[in-house]
Amino acid sequence: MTAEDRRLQILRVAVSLFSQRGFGGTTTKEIAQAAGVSEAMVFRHFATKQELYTAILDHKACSGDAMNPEQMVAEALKQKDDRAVFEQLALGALDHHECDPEFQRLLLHAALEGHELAEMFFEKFVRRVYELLGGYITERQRDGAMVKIDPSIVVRSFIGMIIHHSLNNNLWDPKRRLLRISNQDAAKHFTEILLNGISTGDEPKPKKRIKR
Amino acid sequence: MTAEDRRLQILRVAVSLFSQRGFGGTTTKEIAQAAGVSEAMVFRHFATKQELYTAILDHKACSGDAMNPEQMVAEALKQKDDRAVFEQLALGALDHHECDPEFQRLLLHAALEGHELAEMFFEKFVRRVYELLGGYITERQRDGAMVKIDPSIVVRSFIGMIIHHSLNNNLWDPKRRLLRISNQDAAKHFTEILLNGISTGDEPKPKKRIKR
DNA sequence: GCCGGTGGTAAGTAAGTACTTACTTTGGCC
DNA sequence: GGCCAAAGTAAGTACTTACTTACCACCGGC
Repeated sequence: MTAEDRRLQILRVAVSLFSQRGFGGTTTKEIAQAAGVSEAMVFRHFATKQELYTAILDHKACSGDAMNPEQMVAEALKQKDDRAVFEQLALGALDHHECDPEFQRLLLHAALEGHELAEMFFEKFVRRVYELLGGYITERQRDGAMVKIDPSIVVRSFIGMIIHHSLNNNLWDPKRRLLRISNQDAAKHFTEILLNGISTGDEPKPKKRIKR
Repeated sequence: MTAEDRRLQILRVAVSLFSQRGFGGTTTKEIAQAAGVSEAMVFRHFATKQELYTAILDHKACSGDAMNPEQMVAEALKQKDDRAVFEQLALGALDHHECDPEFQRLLLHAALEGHELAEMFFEKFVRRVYELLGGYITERQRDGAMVKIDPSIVVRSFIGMIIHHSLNNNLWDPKRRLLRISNQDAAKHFTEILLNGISTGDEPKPKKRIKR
């Protein structure tokens, strides 16, 4: 097996263990065993445990499969299709969290442990979403389509619904005892509640009945 | 110093350390040092580290200072004052999380580590809130005051706004770079957005302008 | 005055921990 | 085949971990 392959394999195995048990809760021996190699191999590819952890976090945070909110809603933004803007963003996030639940756990562990990369993720990604959505809301307020309220509060509300729903699905209630709903429906309902909640009612909007 | 005092003191110190570093990340030696006693004292009062951890979690989860949602909104429920029901609940939760940020961290650590008490908390507390609020929403839907939508989705949206806001304040953005707002205002705005979002518009409501 | 029990500790132990060293296998190339 | 670097390992090292043991100091009651 080539060095690069092994490196990636160790990394993948470690992602899974760190996301389950956190940094302090995972031993280098466990990682080695799970990868089917000796502990020395882990240290050949990553000089320290910390370096392995950091490599994982920035592999996860910066790799190509990370979400790109701007391009995801570019079209809808141009057309000022409020519903599409919010719904696509919500659905994108929910699907992403569903496909890669490890990522959310890893990020939480990192944040709780005070790892700098949690802050980096927040700064680089979360802030961008606030700016993107906040800017759009400000624009729609000027159009008279949304009530005058601090856009950051609206963004926080919406992101809150989404992240908290994912967190429920991945962490608190994976069996979906409290709420079982498809990502599509969740995105639709969150969007519906939010947009009704901040619309002025001045613009015509399809007053579609929410199905129970 | 009496045994009970010492026990409580160790417990308090340990709460702080566990909430900062989690179970695996905190050593019994650190706890002893922080409490100013020898490690042996920790083990006189708590047979194992696990027992200390469990004692902390159920002290936190079951002690008197835990939130009691039912009594908090009993009056508002009776009067069918939607605004008061949601706003008081939100404010109660936000204040609680602000006064005791350790609790949220502890709970997150417990959930990530798969500790049974995280599930217990969820089962005993979160479910109760869903039943309380969900029941109320169902009632108001029958009154024709709220649109027909699965109440669980509404509850999830609202709890999402609140918990995620607290999590931002306590974990992701303690410096409040993205949003600095009082708990009162946050509770008010979250409630406003949610209630507008699900109201039928059939009942007269004070159409107070949200201040920016 | 000395006794027992309570509150406390110093100095362990055995099992891990992250990390290293000295060594063996493997596979491609002449 | 023979050579050599890269891939891999077994068996460490030095230190930390959760947990124990054996022992001390105080203090109210007789």
